[in-house]
Amino acid sequence: MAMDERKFRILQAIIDDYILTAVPVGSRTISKKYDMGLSSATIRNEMSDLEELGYLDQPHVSAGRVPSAKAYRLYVDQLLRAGKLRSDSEQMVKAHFLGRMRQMEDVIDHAAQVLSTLTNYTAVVLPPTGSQPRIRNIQLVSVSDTAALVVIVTDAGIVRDAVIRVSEELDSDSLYSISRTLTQELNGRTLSEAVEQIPQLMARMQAQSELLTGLGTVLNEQGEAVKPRVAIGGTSNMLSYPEYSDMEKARSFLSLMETRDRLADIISQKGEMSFTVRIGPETGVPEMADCSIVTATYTTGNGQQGTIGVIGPTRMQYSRVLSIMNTMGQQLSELFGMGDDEPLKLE
Amino acid sequence: MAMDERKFRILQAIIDDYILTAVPVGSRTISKKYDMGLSSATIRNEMSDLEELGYLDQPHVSAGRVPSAKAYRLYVDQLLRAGKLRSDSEQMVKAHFLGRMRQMEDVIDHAAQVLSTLTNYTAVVLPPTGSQPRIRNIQLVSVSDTAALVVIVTDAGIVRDAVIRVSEELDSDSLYSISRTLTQELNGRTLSEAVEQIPQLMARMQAQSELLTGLGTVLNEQGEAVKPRVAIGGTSNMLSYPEYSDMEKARSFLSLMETRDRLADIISQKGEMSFTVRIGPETGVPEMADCSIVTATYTTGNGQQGTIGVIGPTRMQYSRVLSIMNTMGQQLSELFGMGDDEPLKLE
DNA sequence: GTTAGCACTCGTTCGAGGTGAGTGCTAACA
DNA sequence: TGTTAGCACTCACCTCGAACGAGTGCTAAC
Repeated sequence: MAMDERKFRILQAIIDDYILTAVPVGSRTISKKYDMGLSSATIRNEMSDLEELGYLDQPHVSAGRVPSAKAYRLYVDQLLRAGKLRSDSEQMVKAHFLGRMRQMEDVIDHAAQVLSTLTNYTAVVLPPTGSQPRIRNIQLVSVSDTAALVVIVTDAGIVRDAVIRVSEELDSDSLYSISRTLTQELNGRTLSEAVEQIPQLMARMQAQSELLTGLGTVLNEQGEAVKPRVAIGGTSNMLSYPEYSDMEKARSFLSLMETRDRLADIISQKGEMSFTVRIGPETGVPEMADCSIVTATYTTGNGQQGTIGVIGPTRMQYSRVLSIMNTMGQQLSELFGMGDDEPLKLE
Repeated sequence: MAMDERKFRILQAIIDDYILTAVPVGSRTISKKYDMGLSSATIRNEMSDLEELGYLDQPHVSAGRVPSAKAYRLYVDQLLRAGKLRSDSEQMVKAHFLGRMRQMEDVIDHAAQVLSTLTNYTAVVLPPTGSQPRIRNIQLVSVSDTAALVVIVTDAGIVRDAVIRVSEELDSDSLYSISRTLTQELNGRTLSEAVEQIPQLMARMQAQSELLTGLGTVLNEQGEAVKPRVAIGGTSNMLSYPEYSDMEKARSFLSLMETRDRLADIISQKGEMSFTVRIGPETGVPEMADCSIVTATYTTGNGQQGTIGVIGPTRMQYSRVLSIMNTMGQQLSELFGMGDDEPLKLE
């Protein structure tokens, strides 16, 4: 017994219905609501076959059928192959995704919020990351007599700041001149390269050994800190789905959303795929046994890649989500200077 | 009929028990668990009086009594007047609150997380804000041919970045020299003062009018952006309390936590009070009708104030929370250079 | 003023019975 | 040979009523 055209149509109907209602769907529903020209008895036979093939599950004997992860996989693959993403999402995304957003983090935050609002699921957005960022500029700013703020600007547009404390007194002027030297020496280097330079610099600028040691530590930490700041939106959306009416489940999901590092790992997408859809167990995350994660990438002007993700129940509205994410990815790419076709105007 | 010593002790016992169990407490429980040397009947009479006085509520006639907001208010006032905060929290806070935390935002985030872990409630931390920050340094960094990243460093240690796009081509060298000029001219000014300087600068640097216009807009936005980045921890903690076993309630609470701006408004604390406790209706937030909010302030070296807050059910463990927040406030003040007694060592 | 006793209230639990959605199987039909 | 009607069967879910018990208010005695 193999999958034929009719079985596929029935399966599709079941999935559609289940996505809508979250209630196990019975043979009668299919034969009535989706006019297949078949009686419920026939559908029943087919459903029995589909169950045997592993596409349907039955919560208990007198309940309807529920699509399995395998079914969703088939469904999504079909969707992706067809590739005809609904286009009406473009206006929606554009309508929401504009306004004053210059600051990198604001963009990320806002994107997550829009994505969650439009999809009604939980959205996660990772900022662009790529090869080791290169230092553009280092500024030391005096904060108090014995503390300086070091601001590191990289070509990734990512700025990190940290406080260095020293025992000697620091005055603004000398900090300024040190900043100049540092920028000159370290400009164009990656963070880890910069760390290697520290001893040399120390030799040259003896007076500042304490400061430079501090800087070294900061650079090291920043280099290691591969934890990009994830933006999350619509965590509470998840609670509106019956899948999460169980408090314990809801709690564990929410705590997962709170551990941003882990979340970033889960979402961050390697490889070149424009879309990834992980269904249920495929996520590899126990807490997300009945979630699906859809991720997509966007690309910035300097070739760095960021990820956007949507987390929802396995019975997610894949078609809608994929389409929205597609548009959102394009928008982000444009905003970050990739999309050459229509550079976003400021106001 | 007035409140006497015995009534107060009974009320206290009821509150203690309810805080622990979240179950309406009956007369028998009080007479047995808390040896008052009184029979349940006597307690019953007193409880009836306390209800009449507005300190107790009765969910239904055959249930025990529940403390009213008025009762918590009395309880907390008593607690604050006594002022003897438990001191064992100091070690707890210190044990958690150390390690590498140099970056301003990391500190805030970490503080929120520690606070929520220690209290088991939801914690919110607002970064220090104060008088208009003054510009220390402005850096333009080329991002692409027609876009520059502007990084503004202020004495508040707050760094904001934004992208400016122009039609002319921008090369690194000229950006660097522009940065130098800008820093020279705007150093020491507040953001709004800087905006006023823009026309003058434009006159002097004709070539860069487009860039400067962009800068003006950015400065304006940053000046307006009074929305500090709030850090939240332990939102999921709230779900473990029976008060929030109702999904709808949980949802509305969580969405409130997601709208950070509103949350910041709610938490941000004006005035000089070291502690504020708002109980139930006192919060003024409908979604928090049965929450209490405890806030405290901390102070940085340059006199700016930040706020930490804990949100929990009205039957919060006030004593514990107040004590933890007290320590945490001190720690933050020290970390930000206020507490002169023991400047935090780096490693 | 305190306490024992008692009738009363009312939310909670538990089991029985009814209901209905849905299934699998069989036999008849085209 | 595939499709359909019919039917017995299963089982989650709802409802209802009884039993239960925690807790109260009141009264009378100490």
